[in-house]
Amino acid sequence: MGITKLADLIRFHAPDAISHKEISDFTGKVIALDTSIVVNQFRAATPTLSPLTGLFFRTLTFLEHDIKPVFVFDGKPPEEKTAALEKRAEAASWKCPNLTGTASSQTKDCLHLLKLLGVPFIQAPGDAEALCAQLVREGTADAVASEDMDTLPFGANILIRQLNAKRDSEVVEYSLPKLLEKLQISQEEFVDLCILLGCDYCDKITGLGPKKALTLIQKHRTIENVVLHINRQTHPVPHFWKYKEARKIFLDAPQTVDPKLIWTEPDEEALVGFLCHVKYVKVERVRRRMERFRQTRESKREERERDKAAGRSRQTRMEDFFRVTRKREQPVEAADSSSSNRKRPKST
DNA sequence: ACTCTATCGTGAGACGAG
DNA sequence: CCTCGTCC
DNA sequence: ACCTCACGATAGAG
Repeated sequence: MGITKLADLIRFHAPDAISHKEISDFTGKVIALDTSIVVNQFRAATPTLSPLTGLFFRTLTFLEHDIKPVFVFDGKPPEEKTAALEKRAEAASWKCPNLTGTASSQTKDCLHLLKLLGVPFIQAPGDAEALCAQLVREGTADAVASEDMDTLPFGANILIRQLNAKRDSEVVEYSLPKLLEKLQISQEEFVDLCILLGCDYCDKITGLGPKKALTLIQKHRTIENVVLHINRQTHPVPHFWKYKEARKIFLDAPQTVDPKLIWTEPDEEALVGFLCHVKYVKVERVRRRMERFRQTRESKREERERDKAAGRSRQTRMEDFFRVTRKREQPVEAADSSSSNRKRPKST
């Protein structure tokens, strides 16, 4: 389940590593997405709607913004993660978790849909989050879009959350370099911090939460040294603690197979055939959405040509202008404890 | 009395009509 | 703009 | 036929 309380820690101790943007700020960017998280969120949020439809709509919205998505699929989870998965399965009163990494029919449907949308996808050898981060590290992708914080200890410089198709939705960007700078720790020390906070790959020391863990890492730099300086009575170290294995998982990046990422035009007829005839989505919905997609694309293309003709320097100013006018008032509530005034921004 | 942590329950999307 | 019903 | 995650409230430990 990601890194426990890492989002809170950043918000409190390194707010400058967080910036608030909107979806159009990512025009032209290559963004890696953890597909299983996207799909599962759709499934959880809309039991009545197939995740395929959600994936269809959201992906088209990305493409309309000239965002280049690349979807990453989970492979076989690492050995260390099985404990966490089994625990989760038991909580859900459900028999045997999928530890094999074999693609479910759900996954195959997603692969097929993405192919028809002309969007590239990659099968990760292990955790999708790890490969997403690696794509950013090697420059193949500009950022990872995910809801959980795992990609930061995996080394992705930029993590984007709340990237969805909602109008006016606020996108939250986390900068790993800014975070490390502010906390005054290295990537290796940050990984140790995340292990202390609690990750999927090993146990944690009960009684150490975000405040204490951060202080201890800043003072002693490594888990080994931290262990030497805590009270063993009140904070017992887990038996057979696999923290070294967890550390290795975060720091040893999976090697990618130099993926040649190619985006092509969506195949509308094939999409109708698949979504409507195989999956029983209403033809009207698919057609209407594709119509809108084509129109949005066309107007964007015209806009770009106009910009080219008028010179480039003006274009950024125009975008800035629209951004300012369109942007809702977003008072940077850094140290505001009386945050009960939600819809009442005080007149400056 | 205070600060920090652990645990449990809960809610989460995107569209178009009006 | 907004609210609300529907999507499968 | 399954695979989530973060937030808020609350209770308990130090």
